[in-house]
Amino acid sequence: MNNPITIKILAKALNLSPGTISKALKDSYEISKETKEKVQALAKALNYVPNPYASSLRKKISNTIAVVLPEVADSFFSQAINGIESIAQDNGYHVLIYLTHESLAREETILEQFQSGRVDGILMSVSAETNHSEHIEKIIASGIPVVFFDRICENVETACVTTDDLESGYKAACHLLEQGCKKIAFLSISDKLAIINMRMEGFKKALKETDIKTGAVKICSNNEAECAKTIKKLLMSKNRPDGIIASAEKLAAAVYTVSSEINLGIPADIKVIAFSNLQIASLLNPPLSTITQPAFEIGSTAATLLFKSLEKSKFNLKDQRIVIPSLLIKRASTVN
Amino acid sequence: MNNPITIKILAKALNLSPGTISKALKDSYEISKETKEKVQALAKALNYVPNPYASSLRKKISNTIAVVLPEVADSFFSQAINGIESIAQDNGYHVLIYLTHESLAREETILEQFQSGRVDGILMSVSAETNHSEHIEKIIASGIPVVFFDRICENVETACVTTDDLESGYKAACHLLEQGCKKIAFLSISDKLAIINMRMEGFKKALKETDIKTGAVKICSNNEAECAKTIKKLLMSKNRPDGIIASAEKLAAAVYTVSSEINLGIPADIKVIAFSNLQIASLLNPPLSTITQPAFEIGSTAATLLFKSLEKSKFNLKDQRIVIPSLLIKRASTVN
DNA sequence: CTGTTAGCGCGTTCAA
DNA sequence: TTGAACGCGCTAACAG
Repeated sequence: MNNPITIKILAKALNLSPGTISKALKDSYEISKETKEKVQALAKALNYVPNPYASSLRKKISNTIAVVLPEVADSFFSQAINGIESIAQDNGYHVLIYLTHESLAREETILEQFQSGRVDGILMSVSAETNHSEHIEKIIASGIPVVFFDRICENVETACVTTDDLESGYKAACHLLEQGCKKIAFLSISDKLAIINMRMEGFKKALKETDIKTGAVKICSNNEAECAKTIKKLLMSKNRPDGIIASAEKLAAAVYTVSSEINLGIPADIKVIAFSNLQIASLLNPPLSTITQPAFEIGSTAATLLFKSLEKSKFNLKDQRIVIPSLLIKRASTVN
Repeated sequence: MNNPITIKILAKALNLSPGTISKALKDSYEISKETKEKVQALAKALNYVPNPYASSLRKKISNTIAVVLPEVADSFFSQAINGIESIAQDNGYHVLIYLTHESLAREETILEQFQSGRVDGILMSVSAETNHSEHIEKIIASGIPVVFFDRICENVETACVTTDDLESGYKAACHLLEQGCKKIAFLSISDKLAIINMRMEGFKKALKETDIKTGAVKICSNNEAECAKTIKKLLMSKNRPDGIIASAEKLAAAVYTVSSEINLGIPADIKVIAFSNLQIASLLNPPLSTITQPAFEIGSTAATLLFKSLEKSKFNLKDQRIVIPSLLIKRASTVN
């Protein structure tokens, strides 16, 4: 509403040309120390802030990145955003956030917009529905770098920052086997997400290494009600498992909730381990062992990669596949 | 990198002038139906996306809002972001996110940047350090509307969306009093945050209405270690309370953690209630009663207000003080 | 060292 | 109904 200060105004005030002002503000070598100081002093006094969009238009650089993810109602993504935003602020970049709500259609619509040069780069975690990658490849082809974090899209050749999902699935299963579990159920929110499938592979691998062949994979939908239904059926079946791997945070909560609905808590003879960043997992009853991802680090690492490729065009994202190990945190009932 | 499609390119391809293309794309009445269709068809075919920055520069409107908040590592803010982003996407706006990490200095730096027209409006929740409001008033004076949500700044005259904090502090205290508590401690993360102080007022009010005069306010810092120390001292004192109100989610977690460190859990004779949106509070041991804020609704309501003021300049934000009631969720030990 | 000029892509005049 | 021209604010190339 109020007209902001522009270079032109500064120029008129100092009897200089706009070009000179622009250079002076950028500390260009071709401007005398005197004028530089004069200009910078006035700019500061008048609280001059350059119009970012004018400069973007001219330089074809926006100093802005997009973060595209399913939802933030999850402690993993919350922490990841913290990491991303920190690095972005350090590098002078701005962060646009877009949520797909696990919808492929939204994801496509959002990416299409980026054809216009709104952002210089994209950090993304794909939706559970994402089963093809044309939209992603298209945006990369148009020259905008993409770095995946956590939920990657396997058939796209670009940088990824993940945890060792196969390995952690394996570790989770071993943890239960060590506790004497004979029938382990692996709960999944989607059979399309690479990250979940890797965890499942690890789980299967662990089973294969023992004589125990009674592992089962249960696909719960992403819908809360259906999810509860599947879990309920599982817990109430005669052949119920004695070990459960919840491959996502939501599922862990669901297991606890359903259990307390049907029998006032998780039966002592069922061990549960979850892929979760819940910091209060140790306070649950019984305490929940978790495979925890260093979310902040994943976010900041992904952002760092992206900025490297933005600074140096020779930096090749295709070669980057960073795996950050997840943590197995064993928590056992102290009472029991 | 690849040159994107521009109006000029479309113009050349169709033997029309850029001006005509621009109008045709906007469905202007002064363009014939025929050309409009031709233009729009080609635009779609070539996947034309207008350059947002050029249009911003010209129209002095960015279709972008900023969300400024302390951190997202908290379920309240996570859910609030979901609400904000939903409404923004519906209205065709983009969302920039900035974290202050509870630092006033960062908050000021961030707001200063907005002088430039980067955003059309701001949604914010102030940092715990924020004890003056010049930076906020300045940005409002420059014509950029601000809507506070959750953590407001009292002495700034603009729209606020909050929960009924005084009332909920009162409710929380009553809940404990009903359970027979005689000595209630109110834990606070800051004595500067209006929202926390309101909750405290409610707490004091409830105490005044009874004969019980043994309420105490403990200021924990925002630092995790110090916080734990204060709580530990509190729990181990001879005169320890029999009721605790945790005025923020972090504090609730801290109480549980500290308790389990010093005596394997919260003593049965201490009742705890927390201001928290933790969805797994019911799974804690003992279950945690909570005052829960409808975070998604708060976020979406704040965003809606902001967009209203952006669409209609006559809409006056100053008159808007929306209070969305929080929910007291009583959770009692079923076993005990 | 400083000024001039041109143009980034778009939208809005005003003419034709 | 269409086209030509200007300018949003900034930067870069080139002159002076």
